[in-house]
Amino acid sequence: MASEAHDLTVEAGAELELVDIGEACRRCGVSARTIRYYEEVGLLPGVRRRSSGRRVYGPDELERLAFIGRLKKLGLTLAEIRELNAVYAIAGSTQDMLQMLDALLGRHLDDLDARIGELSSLRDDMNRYRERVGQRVGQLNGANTRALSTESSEEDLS
Amino acid sequence: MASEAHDLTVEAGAELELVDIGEACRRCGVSARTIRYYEEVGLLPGVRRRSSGRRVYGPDELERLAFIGRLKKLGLTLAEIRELNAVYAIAGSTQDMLQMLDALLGRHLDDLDARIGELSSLRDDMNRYRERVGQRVGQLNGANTRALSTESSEEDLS
DNA sequence: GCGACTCTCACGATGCGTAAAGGTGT
DNA sequence: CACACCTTTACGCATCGTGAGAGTCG
Repeated sequence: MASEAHDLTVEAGAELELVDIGEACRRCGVSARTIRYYEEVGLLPGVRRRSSGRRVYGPDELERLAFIGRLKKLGLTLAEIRELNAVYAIAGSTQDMLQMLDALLGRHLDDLDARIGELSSLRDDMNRYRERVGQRVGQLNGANTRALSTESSEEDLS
Repeated sequence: MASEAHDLTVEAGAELELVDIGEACRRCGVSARTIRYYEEVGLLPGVRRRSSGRRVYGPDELERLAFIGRLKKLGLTLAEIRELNAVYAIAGSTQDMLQMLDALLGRHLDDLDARIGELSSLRDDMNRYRERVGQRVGQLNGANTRALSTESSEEDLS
């Protein structure tokens, strides 16, 4: 249970913890399909296999998966994460990547602020709209039911 | 320029302003492809045509398009918008429908509150993460390049 | 050899973009 | 006739979900 390294097609030189895709899922909080997808699109390169063809993940891959997963949870697209990986790989310089990550996060913060503001105003709009609807329900008169959509179309809800 | 209603295959009874898909785009801020897509998936039903087959949009459709466009910009999925639209479209019933709309808006208000909360906490996560990144950039030391992903993966940000 | 796990296709959903090839309006 | 605008058809992108059918591990 603690050593499956004996079956490895590619020996890494150090028999550190090696898990299969199922364990990787549980540890990194991403689905197996997602993990395979990340590999497929080049976000998780160099995944080793057992002789049977099954994928094997070591600390490096697990760590990278967790990193990707976190950035994704924070709203970064895979394209952006890929960019970071590229800088990370090419420049080899951590500083460049950190500055890039910093800039990326900054942009996302601005986006979030704007979004929160817009959602709040939408909520206010909805509240006002609902108040009018409530009045209408109170009044109750079958006539001119379309007034709802008509009136809402004026300018108020938008 | 003010009356193209003469060519309408379906006369609505009132020759209100009727525009083609291009004008609809400009007025509602959505692409023609998007407008057709909305019709295709049932978000914008009952679009009339000219004898040539070209789509014609009146005030009602334009209004709905703008409404949909706005909600979409705010991050609502088309499925969510469809829910609202269903009620918005019925507009032929009475008290029941108004109460339904009321309930629907209530649910969406809750959704929005939750969404705002999530976005806010997400922003906080980003801020904290960025602060640590900033410190790292300040320190700067070529050694142990992998420190970023390693350390950040510990437990702190997630 | 049972059951859990994994593999590789491969199609589906979402929300459109973007040509391609051709009719319409003026 | 030109030229902008409209039509349908249909494939492409991102991000996986969800089986199908078959092999593998314990």
